[in-house]
Amino acid sequence: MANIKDVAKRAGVAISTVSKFINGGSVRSKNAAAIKKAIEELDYKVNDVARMLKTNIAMTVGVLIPSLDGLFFTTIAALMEDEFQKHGYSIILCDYRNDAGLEKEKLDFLISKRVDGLVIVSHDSLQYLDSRNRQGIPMIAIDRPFDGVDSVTSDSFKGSMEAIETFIEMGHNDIAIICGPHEVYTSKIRLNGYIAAMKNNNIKIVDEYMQFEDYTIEGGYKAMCELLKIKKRPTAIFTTNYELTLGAMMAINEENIKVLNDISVIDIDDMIMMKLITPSLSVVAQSMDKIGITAAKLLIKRMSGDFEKFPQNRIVETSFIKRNSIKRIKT
Amino acid sequence: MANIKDVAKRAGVAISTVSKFINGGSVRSKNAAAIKKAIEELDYKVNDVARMLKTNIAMTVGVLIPSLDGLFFTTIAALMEDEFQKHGYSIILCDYRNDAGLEKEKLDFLISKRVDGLVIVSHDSLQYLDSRNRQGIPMIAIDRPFDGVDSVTSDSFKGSMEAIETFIEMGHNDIAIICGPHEVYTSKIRLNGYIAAMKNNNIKIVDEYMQFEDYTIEGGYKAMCELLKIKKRPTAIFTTNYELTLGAMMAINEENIKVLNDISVIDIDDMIMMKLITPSLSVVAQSMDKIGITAAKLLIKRMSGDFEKFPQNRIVETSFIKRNSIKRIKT
DNA sequence: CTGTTAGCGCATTCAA
DNA sequence: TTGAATGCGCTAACAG
Repeated sequence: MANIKDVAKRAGVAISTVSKFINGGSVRSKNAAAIKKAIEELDYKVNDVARMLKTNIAMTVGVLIPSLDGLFFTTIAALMEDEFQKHGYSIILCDYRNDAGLEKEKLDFLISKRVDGLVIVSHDSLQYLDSRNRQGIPMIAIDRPFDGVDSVTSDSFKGSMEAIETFIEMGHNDIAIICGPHEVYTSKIRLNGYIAAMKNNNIKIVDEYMQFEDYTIEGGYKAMCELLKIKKRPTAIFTTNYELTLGAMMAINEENIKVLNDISVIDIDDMIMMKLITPSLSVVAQSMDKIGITAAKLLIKRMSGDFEKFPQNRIVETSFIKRNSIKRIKT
Repeated sequence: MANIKDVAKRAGVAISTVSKFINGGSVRSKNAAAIKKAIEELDYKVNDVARMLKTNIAMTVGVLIPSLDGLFFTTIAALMEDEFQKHGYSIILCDYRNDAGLEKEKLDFLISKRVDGLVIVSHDSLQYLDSRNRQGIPMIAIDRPFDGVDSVTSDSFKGSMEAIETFIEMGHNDIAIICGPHEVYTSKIRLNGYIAAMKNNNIKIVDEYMQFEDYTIEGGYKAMCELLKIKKRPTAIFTTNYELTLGAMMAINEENIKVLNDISVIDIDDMIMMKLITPSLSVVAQSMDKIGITAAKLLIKRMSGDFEKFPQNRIVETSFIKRNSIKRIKT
């Protein structure tokens, strides 16, 4: 492959002139034309590796998410990528398959690639990074806040309360929740929202009504199967993630029961399917756009050296969207 | 951050000795100990960028898939990653959101990262790469074969035929197929398998029984809704991808009809959900392991300079797994 | 086995 | 504005 030297020779100028041309400096128009021509003829591409070695800037950010199975994170990753791209940054996307060991490995991989910034949805790698003195790489936590690190999270505690209170207003008392794994932050906070709303309304909390599964379709299916086995079936279900909801819907539909008529449902995360199915699902919508773009912008700021008000913990409001999956019942 | 020079100084040896030590050369044990100590004390990490500039080897392969939404490809990507890792390679995963323009961009990004090899699930970037003279980067096509490029694909033509013939043996004549987009290779080939089986058995092919949608949950849902509207409803459905199947199941379940009793179903791709739901689904299983590992191994071979029998087009057999979603009907 | 040295391709000083 | 020269951190001769 042609290098800058070849271009310089062909254009009859010095290497430094070509370099300046490439990087937008001012060059005599005659030289500019010659360089442009040479670049085209040689199909010259800047060698980013060499440039990176020299400048120590990769124009790349690493994005680390728990798993590629979760639509919420992959969607946010895609949104962030758009935003980064506008500012000239590319992203390297990694997942760690919900495995803490792998998480650290991937983090080291990203660091070894000398990324300029890091976006992380972490179980515990933030502490790991911290212990490694954070390598001076700006980073931002998504979905789960951490001490001493910029973060962008949803107010899903409030969102969950809102969902449960909607059920209660509609006359429901037997309200179940399908949560993610016990140890995950969002799982805990959503459960807390549920508990708070129940307590505020003096409704007894039933252990069997709280199910914990992985944030997967299978998890939602299993959890709902459990709930349907209970003698006193819940009349309302709060499913706290897209995949859990899909699985739960499949389990419901297999029984001779119907959403709305027999059971009311509210889901967290407003994906296309939620509007498409019958009845359309009421949701606590997390603003994936806002989360992604807020995080990207803040990280870009940090990467440019601006550490004003560090660390920031941005909280994005959720919004309740009422559709056709909640039935008023008699009390 | 410390560099190799710092380590050499601290260990009291030459840079080249440190380099040799790092790269597994033989070094006087006393020096080895000193170097090791210095590396630890300085928390020295090799600068991969510099190494890459020098050696022109990134020990990284780029993996480009259509979308992060598709479980089939993300699963294969994960499997390949395991295999690559065993050989010291890391992967950079990119998706192009089913957008041809983005596909080329991402490809250029991967190339600009100077990856050593490329795994591609492509609409048309292979031609693009070809037109750019393939930059000399070894690459392998997954899922969709291409001229002049190594590839690993499933024999889903045969798999589809097998599925349809199973339906026919069970007495079905009104068999529908839910395909992916018209232009996608796998979509075409699976449709061809369907058509071949129908023709072989002298069954008339009904246009309305062939639905084409994106390979998404929404697509499957829509397609199935269409099929259920037909006056003469099909008695059997062949859904040709995991997401299409999920969406179709949701649509079925919303109606007052039941898989097995009212409608028989066979799906392509054997994911966990297929066994979990009731009734469990019969599937044409693509061996994701075999595809991923075969592709990874072949690419590793190419990256090591071995171009024996180039190009190879490996075809992986599918296997039919009969479960409880097919009912024998009277003819 | 060890040390000296020359680049890998580029950006950037500093003179001109 | 331009060009010659330096060095980013590392590997790989080569000579000792």
